[in-house]
Formats: sequence, structure tokens, C-alpha cells
Amino acid sequence: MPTPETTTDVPQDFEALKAVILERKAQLPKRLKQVAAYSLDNPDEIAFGTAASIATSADVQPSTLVRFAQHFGFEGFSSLQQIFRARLRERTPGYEERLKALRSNDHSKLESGSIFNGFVAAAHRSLDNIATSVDPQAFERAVDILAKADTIYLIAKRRSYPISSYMAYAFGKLKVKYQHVGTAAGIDDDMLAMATKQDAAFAVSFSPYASESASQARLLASRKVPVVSLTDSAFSPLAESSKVWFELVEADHAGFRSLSASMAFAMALTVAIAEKRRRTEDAATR
Amino acid sequence: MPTPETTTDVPQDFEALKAVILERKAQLPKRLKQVAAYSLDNPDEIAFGTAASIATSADVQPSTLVRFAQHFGFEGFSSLQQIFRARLRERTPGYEERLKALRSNDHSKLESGSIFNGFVAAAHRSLDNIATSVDPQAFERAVDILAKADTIYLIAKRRSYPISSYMAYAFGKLKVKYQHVGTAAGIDDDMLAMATKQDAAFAVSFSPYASESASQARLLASRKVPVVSLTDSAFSPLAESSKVWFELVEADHAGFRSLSASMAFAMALTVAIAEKRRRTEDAATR
DNA sequence: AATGGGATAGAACGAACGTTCCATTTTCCC
DNA sequence: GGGAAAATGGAACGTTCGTTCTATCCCATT
Repeated sequence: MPTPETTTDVPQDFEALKAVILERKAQLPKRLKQVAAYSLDNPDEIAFGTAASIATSADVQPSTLVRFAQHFGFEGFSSLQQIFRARLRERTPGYEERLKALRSNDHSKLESGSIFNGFVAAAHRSLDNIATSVDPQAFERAVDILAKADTIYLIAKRRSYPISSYMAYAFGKLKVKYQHVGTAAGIDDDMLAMATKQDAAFAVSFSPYASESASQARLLASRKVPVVSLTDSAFSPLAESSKVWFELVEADHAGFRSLSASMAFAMALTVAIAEKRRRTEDAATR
Repeated sequence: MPTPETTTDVPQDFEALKAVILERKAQLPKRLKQVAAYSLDNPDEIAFGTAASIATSADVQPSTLVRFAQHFGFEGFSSLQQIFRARLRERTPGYEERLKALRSNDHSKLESGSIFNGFVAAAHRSLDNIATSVDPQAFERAVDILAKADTIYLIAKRRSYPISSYMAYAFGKLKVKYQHVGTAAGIDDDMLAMATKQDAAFAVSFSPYASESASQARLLASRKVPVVSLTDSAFSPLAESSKVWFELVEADHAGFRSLSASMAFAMALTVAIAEKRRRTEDAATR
């Protein structure tokens, strides 16, 4: 038994509990450590879920939850759960203004805080715009084109490069064949020479446009490889080479443009392509 | 029975429910009016309590609560309770409105549209979280450490790689000396071997953690190179090697986690570092 | 390789839950 | 003031909950 002792050293609020869990995390047995990690990462789930549902979610047995609670001096899982509920209760009053006040007070007192806030705000603005600026039918067409492709060529340089590198990672996980153009210098052209009209390309470029991206897109287009592109202006050199293109203007803070909307777009596109492929394959093999 | 009707006009969120209750309050029978008043005055109690405890508290019978819920089109008390719980879960301001705006755009009509909307919503949620989960003082300390460094080593693999590759790009533009660890295999260790305690490192890793990132961070820490890290759990292997670390849980759509918050964080950090350096240099040469 | 102690999985249990049902009371219209 | 309809209280139901208990597993130590 883990020392019943006095009830005084049982954590009475969430912060205290968190501290104790972190302090003892290293010495915890495997399953209990698993619960510890889950509980701090998904506190809301603990607050609302039932022991059974949480156990499933955290991939342990319900009894493990009870043992976990008892390890920290609680009578059972239920009393531990109260701590997580209290945490949500106490944060309620006037959240709209309160959060706003908290943000501006907390962060802007320190110099770097305003920079931080600025970027979060810029990202929000970008995302607010994205829904209206992206035409859903064009999106559908883009998914169509790329889902049909044998290999997808990803073209992005400089500031756009993180976007294509995320897509490369995700495509790899999703088993979608791709070629990441623009990693090593020199071999790009050889890589592109292999593209046929059975393939397709996705190009990203924001002003000031990398001339390489534009010329690579043009090269592919001239060889009948369908190109889908993401850019920030109708005047982008990418637009003329593309079968479908999207105009997406990112908001900026102090001149540094956000990437959040582009990133969300890229994720959606990536998953939509994989999704469509799976559906098509299902239909074919049935 | 109080009109089974279609399920479409059953309130789906707290605001809608509140409106409906207030609208029909006057015509409600005595006991139901009592419940109506109680539920709007003590929404937290409804969220967490049991039917029995709430009934006692509101001085009615448990069955009255069920009848009350059914009067407003819910199947039973439990489904009404979900609305009150959701309210606490989604404590972020403006979130509901944003989602509503998203829902009403024409994306939802097309198949890929829901994927698109899902990722935008996930990005919003991530950003809403970031302001509260990042401690401004820790951020300030992180900026301090990295601004003082001679060379900044960027460590990130796989899903986190786009983040460090953005920072690499931005550092280049801002003339901040950096080394991007993890690009080419093999030379990483040689690169890290050159790091001294005059330098610093920024590591990013989300679960499932890339073991390389963790071991590289550990290596640097053991050689007194200060490490700042961005991760998603207090249990991350990065945490123990880091002087300052940030916990940032990205929201996900269909299991694909957003990168928007991490990206915004990375941008803010990057710019704040450059900003701080410029200020320090100004002060020195003056 | 054997042993001992702690940790775990899973079945079993009693308590508490939300809901339903029906007798009783209240309300409102004729 | 009588009667029907609506509203209410409270008991009973089946379900699901958190917890307990025990056989088994794992791992460290010898």
C-alpha cells in the first residue's frame, strides 16, 4: 500500500497535482507513466470521460486508473477526477474578456511577448481569410488531378520549402508516390525530365517568386504534366503554367508573413488526395 | 409526448440552447421553469453533476430533469448535459463563431471540403491554445539564451522538420548564424561536435519522438550547450535535456496534427531572437 | 536457472446512475 | 364546480459505473 498517511499531502488542485506527477514521473511503472502522460496531455478528457472511456483512450485497464489515483494518495479514480473538473470550473467566469485581458497583460509586458502575440494574431487572420479565398470547386479539381497522378512532383523553394517538406513527409506516411524537387541542386532537372503526363506537380511560390520554381513549372506544363499551384497573386508566374491554381494571401506581422494558412491548405490537400486514392482503389478492387 | 419532431431544431450548442430556453421560459410549467432558471444560473453544475445531485440542488425530482430535456427536443437528460459539457471544453473565445463561419461556406457541400474545413478549424484551435499554454517568461528566457548564442543549432526530424527549415530560411535572411542539423545523414554528429557552450540549440520533437533528436539534444546538453525545445508533453525526452522547454499540443483533424501553432511559435521565436540581437548590438556600438 | 515481490489484466461485485412508468395532484376550460 | 388534460412526485427498472479482488506476468536479484 502506498502510505495512506495524512490527507494533507494529497494534491488539492490541478497545479499541485501536475507538479507532483512531474516530480515522480521517472519512478513510475510503465502503465502508470502512461496514464500520467495521458492525463497531463488530455486533462479535458479526464474531466469529462468515464473511467472506462478514458482507459480505452489511454490504452490501459480501468483498474490502472484507480491504481494511478491511489498512488497519488487519492481514495479512487473519482476523487482524482474531481481535481480535473475543478480546473475547468474555475476557469469559467467571463472567458471572452478575461482571456483577452490575460493575453494582452501577460505577454505584452515583456518585449518578446508582443512579437509572439503578433504572430499568433497574424496566423489567425490568415486562417480567417483562407475559407473565403479558396474556391471549393477548384480544390476538388486539384484533388482530382493529383489523386490521379502516378508520381506527384513537389516544387517549392525558400520560404515555401517548409510546406513542401511537410507534404513530402505526409505523402511518405500515406504511401503516396512523390518526388521532392529542390532539395539537392543540379539533379532537379534530371528529376523533372522523368515526369510524364501520367504524373502531376504541385508548386508553391510566393512573391518574390523564386525564378527556378516558375521555370520548373513552365517546363512541366510544356510537357503536358498537369500542374497545381499555390501562390499569392493572379500575376504570379506560376498561374499561367497551372491547370488549377490558388491565390492565398497570408497575413503578416512586422513584414514576416505567416505560413499557417498555407500549411493548413497543404495538409488538407495532402489528406484529401490520399483519401481520394483510397476510395478509388476500394472501388476498383471491389 | 412533447412533439418528437425532426432533430434539426434541437439546440446544438450552448448559445442556441440558452436562446431557446429564454424564449420559451415564460410558457414553461412551474417545475420546468425552476429547472430552466437553475440551469442558466449554474451551468457548471449541470455539466458536472449527476441527475440526482442536480435535482436535489434545484429542488426538483430527477424525472423533472429528464422531462425538461425532452421538452427541448433532447432524447434525455444526458444528451442535454453534453451541451453544457461542450461549453466548458471549448472555452476559447470566438471559436464557435469561427466554426460557424466555416460551416456556412460552400466548402462543406463538396467531398473534400470537409477535410479542408477540418484542417482550418484544427489550425484555429491550435492557435487559440498557444497563447495560454506558452509562458511568456519562459519565452523571454528562451529568446535570451538563443540571442546570446554564437551559432544556433536547429534540431528537428520528420514531422517537425518543416518548422526548423522555416527557421533556417528566416535566420539566413536575418543574418543569424545557424546550423541545420538533420539534413544530410552522417555529418550531423560532426556538426554537433563543433558546438561549444557559447552556442545554443533549438530542438523540436513531437510524439512519437524521433530518437535521434532526443539523443542529439542530450549530447549537446552534456557538453553544456544550452538547449531550448518545443515539444508536446512534459514526458518528452527533450524536456530533461533542455534549459527551457515549451509544451505545445497541436489540435488535429482526422488524426493529422496541425502545424500552425508550432509554425507561429517558430516565427515569433526567430524574429524575437533577431530583434534582440539587433538591440544588443546597437547598445554595444553606441 | 530459481525465486520473490511488485505490477498488470480482467472478471466480478455492489452501488449509483438515468430513465420509465404510473398514481396523484394541479390547472384550466366549460 | 365538474371534468379532462397537463404536470408532477416518487417508486421501480435495467444499465453502467467505479472499485475490488485474484491469477498471471514481468523483472530484478541471487
